[in-house]
Formats: sequence, C-alpha cells, structure tokens
Amino acid sequence: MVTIKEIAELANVSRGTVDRVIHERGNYSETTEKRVRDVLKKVDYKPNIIARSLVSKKAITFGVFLPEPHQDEKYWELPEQGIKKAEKELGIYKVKIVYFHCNKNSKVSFKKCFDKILKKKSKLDGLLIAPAMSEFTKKEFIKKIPNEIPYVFFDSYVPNSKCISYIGQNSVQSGSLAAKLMRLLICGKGTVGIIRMVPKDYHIDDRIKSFSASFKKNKKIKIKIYEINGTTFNKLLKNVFDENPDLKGIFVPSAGAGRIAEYIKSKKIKRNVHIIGYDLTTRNKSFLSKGTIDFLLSQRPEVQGYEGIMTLFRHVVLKEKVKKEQILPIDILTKENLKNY
Amino acid sequence: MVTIKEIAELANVSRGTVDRVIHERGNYSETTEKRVRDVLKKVDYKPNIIARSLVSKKAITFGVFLPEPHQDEKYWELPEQGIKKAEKELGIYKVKIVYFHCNKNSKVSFKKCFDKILKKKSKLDGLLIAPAMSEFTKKEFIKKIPNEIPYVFFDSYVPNSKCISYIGQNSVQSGSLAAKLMRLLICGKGTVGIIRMVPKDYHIDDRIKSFSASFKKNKKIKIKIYEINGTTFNKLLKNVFDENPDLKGIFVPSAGAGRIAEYIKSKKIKRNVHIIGYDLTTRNKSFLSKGTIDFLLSQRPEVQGYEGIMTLFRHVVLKEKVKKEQILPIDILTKENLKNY
DNA sequence: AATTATACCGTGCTCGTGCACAAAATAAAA
DNA sequence: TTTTATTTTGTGCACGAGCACGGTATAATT
Repeated sequence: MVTIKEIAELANVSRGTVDRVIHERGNYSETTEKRVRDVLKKVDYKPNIIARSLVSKKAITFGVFLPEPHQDEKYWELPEQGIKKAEKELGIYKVKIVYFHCNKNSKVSFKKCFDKILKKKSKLDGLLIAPAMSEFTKKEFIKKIPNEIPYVFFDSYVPNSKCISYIGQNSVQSGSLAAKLMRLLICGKGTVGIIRMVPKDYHIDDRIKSFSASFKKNKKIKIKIYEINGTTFNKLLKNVFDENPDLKGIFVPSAGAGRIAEYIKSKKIKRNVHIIGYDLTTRNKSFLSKGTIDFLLSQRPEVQGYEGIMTLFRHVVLKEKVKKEQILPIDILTKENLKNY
Repeated sequence: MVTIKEIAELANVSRGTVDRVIHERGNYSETTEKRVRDVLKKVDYKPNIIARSLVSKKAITFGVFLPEPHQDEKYWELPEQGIKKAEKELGIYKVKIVYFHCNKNSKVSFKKCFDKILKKKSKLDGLLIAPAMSEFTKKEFIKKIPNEIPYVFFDSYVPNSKCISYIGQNSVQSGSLAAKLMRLLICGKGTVGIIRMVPKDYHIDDRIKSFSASFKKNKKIKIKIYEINGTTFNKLLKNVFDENPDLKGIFVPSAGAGRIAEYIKSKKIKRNVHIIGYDLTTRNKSFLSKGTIDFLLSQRPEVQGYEGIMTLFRHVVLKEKVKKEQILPIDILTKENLKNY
C-alpha cells in the first residue's frame, strides 16, 4: 500500500504538500503540483480510509427521503431495514442517517418534507430518494436539490436528473415473467384480469404493457384491464368476477394483491382463480403462505435500500466511481420458498 | 465512544494495563484485573477496529477449502466470485485469502490438500469449507482441524462438527418448489423423470425426496428416478425417452441439467419435455436463455462465498456473535429474469 | 537596503490501539 | 540492610491521513 509519506519522498516534497495537492487546498506552485500529480498517477494512490476516518472527527450524514413506512401496505418498512443495516455497518466510519418521511399522497406533506431537507442541506453529505409520488411533484422538486449534494434514486427514478446512481428493477422483464407464470398457472387458456389499483406510475405501466404484450399472439388467453376509477374496490371486484365466467387469473401489477385475496376469502368465492402480485407486504405474505396468492414478484426492497446507502458511501467517502444504473434481479416468491426471506 | 484511555482513567491504571487485561497478556495483579474488568463491564467497551487495524501490521489470513473451480460445470467459480468480492472489501483490514483447491472426486487429492492446510495452520486465522466430497472422507478430516482454527461451512455441512456457522440452502424447500413449478409446466399430468447424475450427497437426496413426495397423492403424474449406474449418459437418456412415451418433464437435482438440454438439441428430439435444474453454470445459463431449460433453481453460490468470508471476519476480527445457521433464499431463474444476474 | 507582504512548503500534533521497553514496586535471597 | 530477582505498571512510539501553525524564500514596497 502506498502512503502519502512515500509519495512525498518520490516527489521530493513534504507530506503536507502532497496532502494539499490531493485535497486541492491551494498554497502550492504549479511545478510542485505537477510533480506530485505525476507520482500520484504513477502509483495509483488510494487513501487509506481507515486512517482517514480515525483522524477526522466530522461525521458523514446521509438523508433518506421516502414515503412513510406504513404506506403501501407497510411496503416502505422493507427498504428501511436495508438502510438500517447499512447504517450499522458504516457506523465505524461515522456515517449517520436522517430520515425524511412524507405522505406520498399529499403534496403538502411532500413539500414540507422537502423544505426540511433544503434547510438541513449544510449538514447533508448525500441523499437517497425514493421518488414515489406524482410525476409533476417529483420533477419540480428534484431540480431544487443543491448541486453539491449528490443523490441516489431507488425504487424508481426521475428522468434527466443528475443523480449519481439509480438502483431499481426492470419492470419490463418482470411483466413478461409474470406472464410466463400466469400462462403456466392457467394451463394456457382462459381470461386474465389485470387490476390496476394505483395512480399513474411508469413502473406499473411497464409491467402491464409487457404482461399484456406477452399474450398478444395467444388466442386462447384473453386479457382485460380494470382500473379503480370512480368506483369502489368492492364494486370493481364484483364486476370482474361477474363479467368473466371464464376468469382464470388475476394479475396485480402493484403491492395490492393481498386485497384481492382478502376479497375472495371474505366473499367465500370458490372459483379457482390464480393470483400473481408484487412485493412482500405483510398481507401479501400471509395470503401467499395460505396459497390464495400463487406468486409474488419482489424487487428486493431491502437490498435496494442497503445498496442505496452503500452507493452514496462509495461515492462520497471512498470517491469511487459508481455505476449509473444498478438493476437488481427479480425474485419469484411462492409458498415454498417464502421461508427464510 | 469509550476509549482505552478513558477506561484507564476510570480504573486508575495506565493504558498499558487495560490493554493487557483486555488481551489477557498476563503481568497484572488480580486486584487490578478486577478493577479494570469492572470498568470494562460498566461502560460496555467495544474496541475501535479502525484504530486497531491501522496499527496492527499482522494480516488476517483465511483459508478457503473447496473443489477446483472448473468442477461441476464450473460451478465452483461462482462461490469464488463472492469470496473475491469479500476479500476486496476487507482488504483495508489486511484480510488475505489462500485457496486450497482439491479434486472433489479424488481421495488422494483431498488428502493432499488437507495436509497442506494442516501444515499451514500457524498462519491461518480461519477456514471456509465447502465439504463437497464423500461423507466418509469429510468426517474423517474435519475432526483433524486444530481447535484454535474456527471454520465455517458453506454449500453443505458435516453434522456434529464444531463449525461456527453454516451457510447454505434448504434442499427440502427447493425440492417442493421444483415440484410446484413442474406441475404447472406439465399442466398437471404426465410422466416426470428425475435424473440423478452425481454420487451420494444428502442435498441431492433431500431435493429428490421432497420433489417426489409432492406428487405422492397425484395419480395423474408419474415419477421415475434414473441413475447413471453402470451405463453411459447417452444410453441412459435414450432409455429415458424410449421408456416413457408420456414423458413431459425432467427434473435434474444437480447442476447437470445443461447436459440433458445438450442431448435433446444434438439428437434433435422434438418432443415437448420441460426441464427444471439447479445452479447457474455457463452451460445451464445458455440453455435457459434459449428456452430448452424452463427453470433453474439457484442457491446463490456467490452470496454463500461472500457471506462465508464475512462470517469469519465478524467472528475472528470483530469478535461478534455469528448465527449458527444462515439459510439463504432460493432463487427461481427463468429466461425472463436471467439478465442482471 | 531594509521592511513588509505573499506564496509556498515543512513540521508536529491528533485520532485509538497494540506492543516493546523502561520504570517502579514488591518479593526473595544474600 | 543491601542486593538481586521477579512481578507489576507506565510510557513512548508506530500506523496513515488531516489539518493547523510556523517557517522560509521570493516578490513587492518603502
């Protein structure tokens, strides 16, 4: 391992000078800068973060901006688990996390939350953002993030932003995967209902598009898309079951599959309808283990949270180059492999 | 954070004395030991590993004992990737890995390899072992590991050993999961062949048992187990296809599914037979993406390797308590979600 | 030429722990 | 009591990077 001392010797200067050049603290001539930089390049100097974090008393603070944990069927608890894991691991490097929770359905809450971040900016060394709110609101605010604060998106992202990385899923792939499983479940024929329960979101759009596209050439399988729009959940579901005597499967492209399962259980519907949904929420988990839900696709929310913080750490502290996109594999969950998750 | 200096002040001794007590280096009286230990307990002292690893020049060396990477269809390359990742991450803590590769099918190679480890013992701070060889050989040698060397098993384990942790899979679960997928693939009827290509191994046994058990009550599905035993691979396969005109699926409980796919391709067999196998070897990957193999179940070998080293690190360096068993979730791989793995 | 200002550079301390060695305190032998 | 041996305790340096402060050389000003 090359140390500053060795570099200083090679460049015929003192440790202090090397340090100044590395951190661009000024007070050095052009000639010495060149001498030092040449050596630096030659030996591929990597600072020893052990020594650094030992001496520096200043803590690193990362902000996390995401919906309230209980929202979306407690979905947002999951990424927080991963974030907490990362925080614990990075504790020795004096990394601290501050949480900014907002109600994802309220513009006011969103704005309030964002204002808090902006006011705190002097202390934030990075931001991890789950932009799970309306498209407009997102774009509006992301722009206001001060240039000096690096930020990482996870779960979904805002196009044309200057984020250092995005950690997420491939919705197109997961849609066609769901289609494959559904085809198997219904043995290649029957009607499949897609039930859309959340407002505009491009992830959900992609899932639906690619799910539907997979059945385009298949004449034995009929796809019907339903939306909660000016009607209640119960009325919609009644409609779905009444309209389609040949209903064999239901695809829920969001985390709400458990509600459908609940409906089926409570109404004591005996028809054999297969359900594929997303994400390991408490309710989904329960109905998956009972067999009411056949498959859940998961985008590894804990890993997303964990990797999000780790990416910030690598960028801010280690000054490493980080990948612009980190697409995580899709997990297929069933009754059988649910345990140990 | 409490430091040694503060403890020394509280106990009215010098830093050196505290240090000696902590490391049980001797040369202290009983009374001072008690004084120091009392303070230590009171403040719940945790050493700063940052400072520790900065000062200590001695490297930590972990030995890794596993089959040659190319064996089992290059399967063993995968855990090594994870091991290398961990080695890189722990580099700043001066953690080094030494590899001991052995031919898993040769007792002689195994013995040689093991002898090397025993001779090197003075320098090894821990061992990561994939005991992928015959039951007898395993037990025989594991016993000989010196007491002072902690070891972790991954992939499989040796019962009644004093390992500090086992990182692995739940073969029973994965077997019944495979059964579920197979049932879907063949639409609930037909003959399914189980092809066993490797010698005795309790993981494989469990997979087969639980796979078969899932179909016990199902009269429409017939299960037949084949073994390579005194016959060649090609002859066996020919036999499987000839004997079962109703063959709808093949379950390969080991990493060899690719060989079956290869056979089907090369013999230009047009029958629609679904294949479920294990592990993401290069060949398996290729046939999965082509669609010849329908599903691959993976036990996350990279994660196993990675977590194995990390577990040793936590035990040896951080002196943390580690979980005795770390069962990893089962991944279901298909053409659709293969990318990004 | 003497003084002051500025640019540049080197030294020394810090962080917390490990370890060698010196120093002191106690015990044993003379 | 003095000397020697042994046990017990304290001190100082090392690790590598960050940073403050002080010093030197050169340029600018009087």
